[in-house]
Formats: sequence, C-alpha cells, structure tokens
Amino acid sequence: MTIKEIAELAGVSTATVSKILNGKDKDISEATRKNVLDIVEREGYIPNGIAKSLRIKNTKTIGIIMPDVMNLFFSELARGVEDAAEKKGYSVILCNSDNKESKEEKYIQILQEKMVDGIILTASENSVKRSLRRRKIPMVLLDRDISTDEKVGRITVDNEEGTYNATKLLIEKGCKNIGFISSNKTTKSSAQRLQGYENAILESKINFDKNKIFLQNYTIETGYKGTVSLLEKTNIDGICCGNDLIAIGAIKALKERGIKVPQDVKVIGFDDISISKYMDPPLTTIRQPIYEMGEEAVGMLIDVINNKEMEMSKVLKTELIVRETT
Amino acid sequence: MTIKEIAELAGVSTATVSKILNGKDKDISEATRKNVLDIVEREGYIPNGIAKSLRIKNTKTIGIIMPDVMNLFFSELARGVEDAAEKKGYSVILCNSDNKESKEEKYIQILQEKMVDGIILTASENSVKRSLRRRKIPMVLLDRDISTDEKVGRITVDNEEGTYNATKLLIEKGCKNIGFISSNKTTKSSAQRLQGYENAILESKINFDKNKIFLQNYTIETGYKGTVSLLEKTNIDGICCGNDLIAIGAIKALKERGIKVPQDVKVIGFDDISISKYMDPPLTTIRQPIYEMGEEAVGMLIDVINNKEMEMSKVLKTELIVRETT
DNA sequence: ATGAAAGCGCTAACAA
DNA sequence: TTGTTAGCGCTTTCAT
Repeated sequence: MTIKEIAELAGVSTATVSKILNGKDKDISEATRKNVLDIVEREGYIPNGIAKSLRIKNTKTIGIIMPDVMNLFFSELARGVEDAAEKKGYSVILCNSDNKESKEEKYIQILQEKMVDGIILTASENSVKRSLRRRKIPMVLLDRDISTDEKVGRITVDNEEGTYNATKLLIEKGCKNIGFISSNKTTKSSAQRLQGYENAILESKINFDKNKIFLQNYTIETGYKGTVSLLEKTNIDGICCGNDLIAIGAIKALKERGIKVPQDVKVIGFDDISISKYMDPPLTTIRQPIYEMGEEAVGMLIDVINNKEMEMSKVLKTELIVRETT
Repeated sequence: MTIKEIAELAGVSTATVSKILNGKDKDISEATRKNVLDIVEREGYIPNGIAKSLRIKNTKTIGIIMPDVMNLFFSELARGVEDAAEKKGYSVILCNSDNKESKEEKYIQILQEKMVDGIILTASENSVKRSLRRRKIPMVLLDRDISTDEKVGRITVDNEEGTYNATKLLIEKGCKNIGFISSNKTTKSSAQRLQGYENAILESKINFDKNKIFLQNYTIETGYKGTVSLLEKTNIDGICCGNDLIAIGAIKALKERGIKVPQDVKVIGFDDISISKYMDPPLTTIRQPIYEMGEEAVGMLIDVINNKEMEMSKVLKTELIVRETT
C-alpha cells in the first residue's frame, strides 16, 4: 500500500494525500481531507518513512553508543535518552561498544549510513576524533568528555567535586585511612575522580598514601578485589569508590571478613544507581543525575541538529546522598 | 558525497561503483575495482543506507519493544538482542513501553513506518493482536506469550515449572508456611508462575492458604510491601517470589524487622538477574537464560524475515540456582 | 567489463 | 483547491 494507491482510491493526486498526511492542509477542502483520511484509516495505510526520509533528508532517529546497557548506570542513561527522544519525536538506535574502539567506530559508521540525525556518544577519545575527521554529524558526548576543536556538545558532571565531597565526608566522619578504588581508564572523568580524592586527602592532615589506591574497572569485581588487596596491604577505615558497583563489591568483601560497615569501615559510592538505596546497608553515594543527563543530551543534540545557537557544554552538579554506609 | 560523485571521480558509471561496493564484482577488472575503492577511501564516502533501503526494501534493522530497559531483566534481554543482532548485521531500535498499550501500539506503528525488518515484542495481548490485524510484519514475542493464530514466533520459559521447583525447594527445606508474592498482571507468564506455586503447595501436605498470596507488580516495592502485608496477616517461614526484584524487596523488609534470612524465613526469587548473586545473602533463585532468550529471539526473527521453515515456538528451561537465602 | 536508465515511495515547487 | 513532475541516492536489468 503506497501513497499512490491511496490517491487513486480517493480520486486525488499523491500531492494532495501527502499534504493531508503531513498536516499541510490549510488549503485543502474539508471534504477531500476527510475522504482521504477515511481511506487511509480503512486501508490501514502506513507511510513509508524510508522514502520520506530519502526525500526530506532526515530520519527522526538518533543513535546512542555506550559501553553496555546491562550496566545499571548506562541503562538509566539509555532510558533518559529514549524518553526525551520519544517526547521530541525521535527514535533511538542503541549500540553497545564494550568500550572497544573498533566497535565504537564501526557503529559510528553504521549509524551514519542509516542517516541518523545525530549521535550521542559515550566513547573513547580516539574513535570520536577519527570519526569527526571523516565526516561531520551532530554529536554530543555524554558522561565522557574529550578534547577536540570540533563542534560537539558535551554533557558531563563535576566528577572532581564529587569525589572531593565524598572523601571529605569520610574525613569528617573520622576516617584516617581512606582507600580509593576506581577505574584505571584514561578518561577525563576517571582522572577527575582520582583528583578529587587526592585533593581532599592532601588538604587534610592525614597523609597521602599511594598504597591505598586501587585502580581497575568500574565493576563489582574490582570493588571486591580492590578491597581484599587494600586490606592485605594496609589498614583502612574508609573507602571512596569510583562508582556504586565498586562500592557494592567492596561492601561484600568487607562483610565476608566480618568487618562491619559503617562501624569498622565506611564506604561511599558514586552515581546513585537505582539499586543502591536497596543495598544492605543502603549505600551512601554521590548522586549523578543520570536520567537527566540522558535527557539533556538529547535536548542538546536536537539543538545542534537544528543549528541552534547554544552553549555547547553543560556540566551538571552532583549531590551527596547520605545513607547508611558512612 | 554520493555514489554519483564517486563514479565521476573514478570515471566510471554509478552501476560499477555500486557493484564494487556491494561485492558483486566478479566481472569487474581489478584495476577499476582498486581505483574506485581508493577514491571511496580517500573521500571518506559513506553510502546512503536510506536510499539503499528504499531500493532493496529492507533496512537491516529490527525494533524491540519492552517495558523498561532500566529493569535489570530487560536490560539483559536488550543486550542479548543487540549482541545477536549485531552479529547478524542488524541494528536495533529500542522502545520502552512501560507496559502501556498506547505506547506499545504507537511504537509498533513507528517501527513499521521506519520499515524495520521485524519486531521483537514483550507486550500486552491487545496491542499485538490489533497490530497484527492491521499489517503483517515479522514478529517474535519474547518472554510474554500470547494466543493468536497469526504467524508469530514465541520465545518463552517454563514459568510454571520454575515456581513449582522453587516452592518445592522451600518445602524440602522444611518450610510449612509459604507465601507467594508476584505480579497481578494478566499475562500468561504471571498466571503460570502462580500456578506452579499452587501446584507445589497442593501436592504437598501443607494446606493452601489464599492469605499467603500477594499480587501486585514485579518491583522491589511490591516485594517490600507484600512481605510487610504477609507478616501482618499470617505467619510465614518461606516466600516464593515472582521475580528477583520482589525477592530483594522482601529480604529488605525481613531484615529491617530483625527476621533472619534464611534462618527464620527462606526466600527464593525468579530470573537470576545479574545483581542477585551479589545480594546479602546471595539470592537463591530460578534462573532464566535471559541473555540467551534475547539471542534466540533475534535468531528466530531473522528466520521469519527470511521465510525460513522453522519451529515458531521455543520454550527454554529454567534452572534452580541455590545460593544462601534458602 | 561496463553503462544507461528505470524505479523504489515520497515531498514540494510550480502550474493550473 | 488540486495536480504535474522532478528528483532524493541507490540497485539492477539489460544492452553493449
């Protein structure tokens, strides 16, 4: 069923049907309008959006490339993106990169072939730069910032302030031996989180100890292993974690060894993923407005798609959520 | 940059370029092949997939409609789908329905307009039926089965056996007062899970008590509220939960009241979402092969897209994972 | 081994 | 108020 067939059934031209279907019906008689719409309804006609897109040169779909939707942080991000996109009439193609540059670049290529109107990206420095050089397409970098002169949007969070406040809280609560477990990625956000921790320590009277830092992945496993490692090498009465998953792993290791949280060791996470408040004990953490970040990203992306003049960078605030692990 | 421009630069026709780009180059001289490819590379040409799709009538993209990616169960499903799709050369458009029929139907329409090659659906009975009547498109129903004569694929799990085994385990472990907390949805899977529980109870010598059943949503909140409610109304020494989220909420309520799990009350979940093994205590549960279900769904979907003769229904086995809440 | 040309389903400028 | 028509970028048949 095509627009042409509808036109024939209605005894009008395809142009007329097209206008009606697209609401450009100011100078179309109510009679033919109704007639056409009835036929469309009766026949269950579904417009071919591909043909339309080819003609009008936009697809009303955006792509999002992220490491892994199964990770609670990213699934919340994805939801924020999808909800905001849907509200603005866009669909979203989801791509999981597992942080692999090869996948990131492959997906960027595929998304461009599919003529998405823009891409939201949580990816490595290299992929972004290389792709941007090849062909420009509206892009906003989400969560992970990247230095480039290209015109890309950025939505980030004040990571440094986050871990700074987290560590400060631990210090205020009386911790003297504070570990830091996080990711060893070379992303800005990882570096900033480490920096925030260091700043807080350096600023206090407790002395900085490299042995209290364990850097690996943003995973539960890292939290677990890191804690075990820290426990062996040094004494600890507080752990600042690079994200909530790490904190969950840390608490597990602690509990298994009969170490009480928060009495013996205090733990603080980062992100405030949805599960954190249900942990035992409920996790104290630095909240990122994850869902909102997703929303902001699509708002910004659509602005750049429409060539609107706007601020190309937005850094959102974190918030300390004190629950029961500190 | 279009295929035409590439053709001009190479001094050949668009037909030749097209053939080369699509590997239909058996009778194309190596010289022109190399020349064209070099130019494509040098110019950073990206084919317009929309134009291609319009011509060849497929988009190599599928849609998936599910209630909510933020729900751990669905995010794992989404990942399984995306991974399998990627392996077979498909992209996936993700849609969150929040179990709302209006959204389900809206998305089905949008996906059809975008000419996806097929749809994977976790949706209500009505939406599916209504949409199927309007226009046929390859579809596979995932996780939620629906009765219809239409030719749709189905991937499900043996829910009844799952809760039957779960309840049996509780009984074997000595529980005499077993509650059941689950969803009140009118889906087959929900009905089957209740049935499995009832069967196990009826089959045992402990008598069936309607007051020990609490039906609401598949959420942590329901688990919490349901447990509180059960505790008030009746005595309980075991809870069979409709999913892991409910189990997590139940355990939280129990712990808060100083009731020990598993000593005082045993709890068993359903799904084995990724977080369950990290709970405290690690959750005993009925494992669904979630990721594989996603994979199977796209395998089946692609088979129906290609009109392959195949089994249109597959029910996967659950597996009892005994950890420490029983 | 290569090319000409039709046509996929739609929109929009322009004509009537 | 409605219709004619070109053309979006590509593939593919059929010639050459």
